[in-house]
Amino acid sequence: MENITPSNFIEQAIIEDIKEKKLKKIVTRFPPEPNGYTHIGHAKAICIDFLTAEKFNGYTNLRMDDTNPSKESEHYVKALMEDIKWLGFKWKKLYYASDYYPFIYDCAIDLIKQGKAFVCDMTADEISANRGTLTDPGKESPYRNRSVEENLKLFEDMRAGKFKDGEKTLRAKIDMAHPNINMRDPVIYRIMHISHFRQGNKWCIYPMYDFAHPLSDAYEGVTHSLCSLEFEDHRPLYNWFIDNCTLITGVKPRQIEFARLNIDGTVISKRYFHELIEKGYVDGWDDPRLPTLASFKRKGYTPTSIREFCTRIGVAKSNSLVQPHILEACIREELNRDAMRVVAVIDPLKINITNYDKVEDVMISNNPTIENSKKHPVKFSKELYIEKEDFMLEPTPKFFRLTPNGYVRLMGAYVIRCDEVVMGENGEIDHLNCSIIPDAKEQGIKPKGTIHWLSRNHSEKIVTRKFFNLLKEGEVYEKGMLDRIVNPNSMVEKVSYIEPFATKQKGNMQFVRMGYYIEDCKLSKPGNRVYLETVSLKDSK
RNA sequence: UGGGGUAUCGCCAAGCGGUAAGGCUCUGGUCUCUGAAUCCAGUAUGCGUUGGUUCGAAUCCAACUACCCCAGCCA
Repeated sequence: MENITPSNFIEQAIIEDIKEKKLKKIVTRFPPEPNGYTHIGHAKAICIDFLTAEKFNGYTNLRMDDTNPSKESEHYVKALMEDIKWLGFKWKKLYYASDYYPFIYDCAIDLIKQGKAFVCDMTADEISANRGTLTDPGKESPYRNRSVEENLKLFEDMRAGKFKDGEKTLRAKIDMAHPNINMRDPVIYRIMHISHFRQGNKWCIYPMYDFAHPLSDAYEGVTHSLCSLEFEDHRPLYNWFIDNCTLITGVKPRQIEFARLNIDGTVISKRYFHELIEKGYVDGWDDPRLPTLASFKRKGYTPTSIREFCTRIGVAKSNSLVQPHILEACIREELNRDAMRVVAVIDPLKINITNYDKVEDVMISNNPTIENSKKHPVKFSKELYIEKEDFMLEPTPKFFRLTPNGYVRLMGAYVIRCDEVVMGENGEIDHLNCSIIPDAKEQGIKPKGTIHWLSRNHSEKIVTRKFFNLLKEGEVYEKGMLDRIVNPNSMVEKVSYIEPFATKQKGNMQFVRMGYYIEDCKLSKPGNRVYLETVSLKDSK
């Protein structure tokens, strides 16, 4: 274990611990509160927790941090577990912080007996008013010097339900003048007459995070408690409990913090997600505009791509804003390598070939990246769809695709020429009449562009939706995605077509490039995935 | 104004006193049945600023500066 090369500061610290404390086993934990779905920020934490333990041949527990019954439910527990499994991680043991309530309660008693905790009668407002400010020290509670016996009795009464919510709290007796506000006699138990989703009405007092977390870590034998940077200020408190609770035996856990994930253009916050969902701005936790794992799953991201992303962004302590194209690069790279190919026309324009009246198979490479990759037959006929954006009535100078009287190569098939643009009644282009140039080579016609196409009578309809990139150029938003989400009309529905050969594969149709996904596809079968390559790579130009 | 952190290419990020890894993006070139992908090449004389120590500093010291977090009976 000593020969492991660290790849980040956490691993470095662990290696030092192994030497100093002579640790035999590394244990980490992933401790979500079951009050929402897993998001990409969790994914980063999950990867750090599991991968770090794995690297040292240790293991990771999953612990539901269910110390606040007012927000939590079994539903989220299930969702969380599913997402972790989906990412491909296996926890050693499943714990609920609420399972430790008796232990945590005993630790509180222990603290009281040592004279290091007291029952306080102040209201939340009073406590807040006496906490002091960032620069000024706080004032000690008038109840701070109650006798051990009185505290014991009062705390017992708290547990017995003799007081109303908020009437009393148990506080750690530390230092009201401490420069770190977390150390100014923090509340460690509060009264809540709320049923807990697992414990029912067994308890009416609940421990605070700051108290429950270090004790849970110690109880489980966690050696390294990895969390995000905003808990740095809590570490002295964490250590205070670890050092002062005499019921703790064995290795003392160490908290190490890392920077949480920020992605440019999106907001990663369960609180916001709840708000957006409640107000109906998004459809639900798997709304494609949300950075939740459920959403990424729906869009066709693979667990490996999410993991790869987490590896690529690294682990450090500096506040960073990761560009979403790193994530996109991960999924694109993977799909480009592994996925089945499909030809799709997302925004169709009809073209008729006037000098052709057959139906024939044209072979299209399954994966052009791989040499000798399988080729699939695609039906070619005189009635085709091409992508609307592959034709320009009045071409710009660098437009290489189809134009009036211009030439273009149809992927895998012929060179054609656009002879006539037929306008519809609404003033828009209805269709194009084109002709095949059978001897293009001989004539020295070398079109600069190649475009994809589908036979109208041999393709099937699918429904796609466009999302993201909905801002008009020049529009500036401070909150990025949050503001984009707020406009429910930003979804644009499109009818598109897909070639059925692809559907002969066991296919769970997924179009993965950020920007499109196939919402509904009657052709889909569970199991595989299909990458609609031809469209995905267009819209960046 | 108190405490805790962070500052290395457009964006992440290695580096731990010996003369700036890598990835994403970008730019050339290559190739091609899409301008994609592939493959090849290129991109910080510089590591927040200013001083100091040293033969030698992104790395050590000092003083500044900027940004982030903290005053829930949330986690």
